[in-house]
Amino acid sequence: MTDQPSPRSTPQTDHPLAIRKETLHDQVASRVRDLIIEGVLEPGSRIDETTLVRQLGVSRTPFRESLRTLAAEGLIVIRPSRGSRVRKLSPPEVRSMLEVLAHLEALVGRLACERASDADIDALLDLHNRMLAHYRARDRLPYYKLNQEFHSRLTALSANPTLIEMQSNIQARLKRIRFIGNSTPQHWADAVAEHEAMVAALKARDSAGLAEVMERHLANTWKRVQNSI
Amino acid sequence: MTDQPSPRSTPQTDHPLAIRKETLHDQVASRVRDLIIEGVLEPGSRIDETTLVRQLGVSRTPFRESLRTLAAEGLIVIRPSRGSRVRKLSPPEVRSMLEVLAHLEALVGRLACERASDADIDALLDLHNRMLAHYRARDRLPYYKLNQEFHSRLTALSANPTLIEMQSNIQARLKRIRFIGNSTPQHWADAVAEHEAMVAALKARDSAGLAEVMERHLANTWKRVQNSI
DNA sequence: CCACAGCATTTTGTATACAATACACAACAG
DNA sequence: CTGTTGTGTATTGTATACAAAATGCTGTGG
Repeated sequence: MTDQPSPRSTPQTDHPLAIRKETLHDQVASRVRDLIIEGVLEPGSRIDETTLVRQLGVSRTPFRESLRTLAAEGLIVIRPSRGSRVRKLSPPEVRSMLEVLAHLEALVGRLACERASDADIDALLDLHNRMLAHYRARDRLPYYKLNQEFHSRLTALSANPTLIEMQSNIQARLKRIRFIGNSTPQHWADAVAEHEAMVAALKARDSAGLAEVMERHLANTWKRVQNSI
Repeated sequence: MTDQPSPRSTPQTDHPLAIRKETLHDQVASRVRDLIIEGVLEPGSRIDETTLVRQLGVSRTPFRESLRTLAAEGLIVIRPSRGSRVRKLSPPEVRSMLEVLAHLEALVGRLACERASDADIDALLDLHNRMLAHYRARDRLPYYKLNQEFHSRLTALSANPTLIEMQSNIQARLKRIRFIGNSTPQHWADAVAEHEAMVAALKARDSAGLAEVMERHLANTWKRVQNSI
């Protein structure tokens, strides 16, 4: 749950078998990002440079650079000379994000139908079946992990890098909230049923249908989460 | 043309009448952003820290911080230990951005119809009429400036901060390209006609219609620009 | 008891110094 | 003559030192 496909500033390399070098900056950014998502750093709380820097064992320079990155990603807010805070989302802000996200998901659905290969679809179907197995066994964590993958794979099928980037940016901002929800048995069942409809629409290349289901799926996720902000 | 509503990392203040303090970092980020948009720093060209830092008269620390911001915004690319370059967009990338942008504009259209007040609409109508005057007089530059404002005001009517942010982010990335296009008399006439249709749809609160027109307007902009990448 | 001014302390912003890495060119071997 | 390795130089990455600002506290006056 720690590592996720967040937007990185440095694409690093094109060649597949090159050793991956990461600057301290990037490592720190990833680390702090995770701390925010996991809730170790709570929304609205101050980010104390001195202590965080000591805990991470780096100097202030790369740390502060990483703060600028996170600020541009919308995860923290920097007020000049007055420190940084973990961004706290107001209900209207969350609503606005979900509104956009739902709309983007609809586009994902449409494009995926148009562009995915049959092999892609079969692979996703396979993944869905594995999720079903976990659902029947009520294995929450493995289901959750596959769920992440399911959505990121589906998004990838849109074959639109900008769409993927925007989508994952919003996801990252919402991730901490989303993590809370999806709790009751009924909600879980609903989510599974929606996934079912999604793969069916994809299989049938029903682009309008898939777009509609995906938008609805997200809207429902919102409802499931709403009370727990 | 230099100052535009780009995504800023630091909202600075909430209180309306507080003196606006900007850190060196933010100033540098804005400045470099403009240099990129204006084309002084060409796509693909290396960003030489030493000379740029000297020209701007700041030290490397705030300068490098600003680079991380611009990287997160997608305007430059940083390869560890190998310097930064102005991001060069490939035609497929531009295409992917416009695909997303068109879809977002459709959402803008729908939400604007639902949420704009009558006064908002009248104000936009007024703006449109002023644009028409400039068009008839063939005053290119004033038209261009009002055009910017027209679109940003229309976007604002969606009353969705996330949507506004995402939209302006993509706009910023494309701005340099867009600046080139919109050249021939025929194209200009088409654009004006599309604006005409937009205000009409808005006035009639025809949300589906406005969404459709806005999507088409952007698609046409793409066509106008296409040959000049 | 409250309000405010002035100082001390903490925290943030910027500059600079040092270290590590990549790059370019030259010398050498095949 | 070509390819490779080594070395010097330029450039980037990180740490630290210093400056500027904000915050909190204490004491004094109302």
